[in-house]
Amino acid sequence: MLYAVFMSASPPSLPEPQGLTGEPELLQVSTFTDEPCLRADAARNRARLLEAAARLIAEHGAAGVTMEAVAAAANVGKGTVFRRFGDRTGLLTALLDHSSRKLQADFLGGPPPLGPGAPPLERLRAFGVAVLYRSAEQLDLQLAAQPDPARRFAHPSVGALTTHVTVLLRQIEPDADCDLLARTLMSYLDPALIHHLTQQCGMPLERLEAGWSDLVARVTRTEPVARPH
Amino acid sequence: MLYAVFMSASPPSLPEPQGLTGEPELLQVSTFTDEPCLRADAARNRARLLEAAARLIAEHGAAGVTMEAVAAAANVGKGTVFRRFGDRTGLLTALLDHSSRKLQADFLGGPPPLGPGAPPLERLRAFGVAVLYRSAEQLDLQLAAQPDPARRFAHPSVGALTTHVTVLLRQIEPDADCDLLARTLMSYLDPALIHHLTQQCGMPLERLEAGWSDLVARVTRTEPVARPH
DNA sequence: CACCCTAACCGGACCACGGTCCAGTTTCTT
DNA sequence: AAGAAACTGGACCGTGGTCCGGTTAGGGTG
Repeated sequence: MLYAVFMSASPPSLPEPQGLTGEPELLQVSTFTDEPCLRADAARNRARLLEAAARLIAEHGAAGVTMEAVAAAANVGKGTVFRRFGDRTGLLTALLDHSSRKLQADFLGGPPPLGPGAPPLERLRAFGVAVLYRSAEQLDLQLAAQPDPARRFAHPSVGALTTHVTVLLRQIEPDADCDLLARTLMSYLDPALIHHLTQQCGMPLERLEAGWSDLVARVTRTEPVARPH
Repeated sequence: MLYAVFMSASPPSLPEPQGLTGEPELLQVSTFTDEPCLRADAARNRARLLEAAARLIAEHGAAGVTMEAVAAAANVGKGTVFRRFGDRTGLLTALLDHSSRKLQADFLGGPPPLGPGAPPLERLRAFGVAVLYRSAEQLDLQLAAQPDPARRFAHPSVGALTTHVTVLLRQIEPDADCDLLARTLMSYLDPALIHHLTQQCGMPLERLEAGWSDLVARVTRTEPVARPH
């Protein structure tokens, strides 16, 4: 269980300096960068908290991650958890940060078809599949980390993905209202929807995958790719 | 727990009397109907509670609708509120019930283009616009009534609308995976998305409306309707 | 290197709200 | 009239989130 020991959502007065991200430049799109220099004790506590949270998730599922429990498990005061992560959503988001960055790096600078080099349409298809599988893996966490409705779309992580889709769309259908279409496509990848379709409706992931392909084709007004079946 | 048998938000054996809605029969599809006979005192309290809740909303917005406050304002115990409506979501949903029923009646049995009689494609377009404007009117309530992510799509009210879209789609594109496409279309109409686009991104409703039209055209692979501008 | 000063950090008491429970009361039925 | 089912209300609990007096790290200074 490897989690990212850095980054998070930041509550008040967040210094947001150059960033310690050793990644190959992620443009400014890297929505997560946090303060690079925490006081030694703070950094230590932060690491402890993330570790404790991860352990709790492993043991009791995302629902078991209670702020008090995490604080206690990390031998830290409750106030500290909130100071560090802002709120529950922030903590959960921090837990997801690692895979989030990975995905972002992949489609911004990784190998085709996800990364640059492939034609936009193919990249779009690959993108959906990648997000789909990523979400499917961490469904409960992903679900629990979802902020209240009002902030759902404002969340920076969502914003980065949406922007990427918008850019790709713009290359395919320059005359369309790509912002709106991008939102629509992103909605299809909403963890809550994935959860509902797979867990509650019992659809296999393959069907969602095919659905994505089909949706992309329709939205971009391109030919459907030949389906194996 | 395998069925979605009960309605608006009923915890255990929830009677939901004719109440104060004197609507004309909504077929059985009316996902909300509850058993119509509550004990006299219960019915009286229910009405009081709804009234109190509505007043609170008018005064302090949806955020001010606290279960305790509603109970107090209705001169009723807190337990009563929960017994009647199950949970906060249930109460808020009940508040929306009236317009919800109206919408449902309109597209199930009203005049074209919303109701039967018009070609499916036109009905679909009209449907989106109707939902769009309805949501825009009651945005905060609509938002506050949104249940936690896990139940969002399971909610009967959403189910009814989705089914309707599915049926229409099936008449237009019989060979497609209409269930999936319907979900996608419905996502576009999610109150949370509407809120974000209009309030946070400052898009005018007209643009969303045009976006719906365009989206429908693309998804159904039909010609875009001529836009006035 | 020892000291000090301040900003940053810590912890846990405290609050509000959603939700549960159950002893007591009211309504309906026969 | 009397019994059973349904309803009531408020005490109670757990959790997310706030607050603030006390503590500590660590850079500047002599």
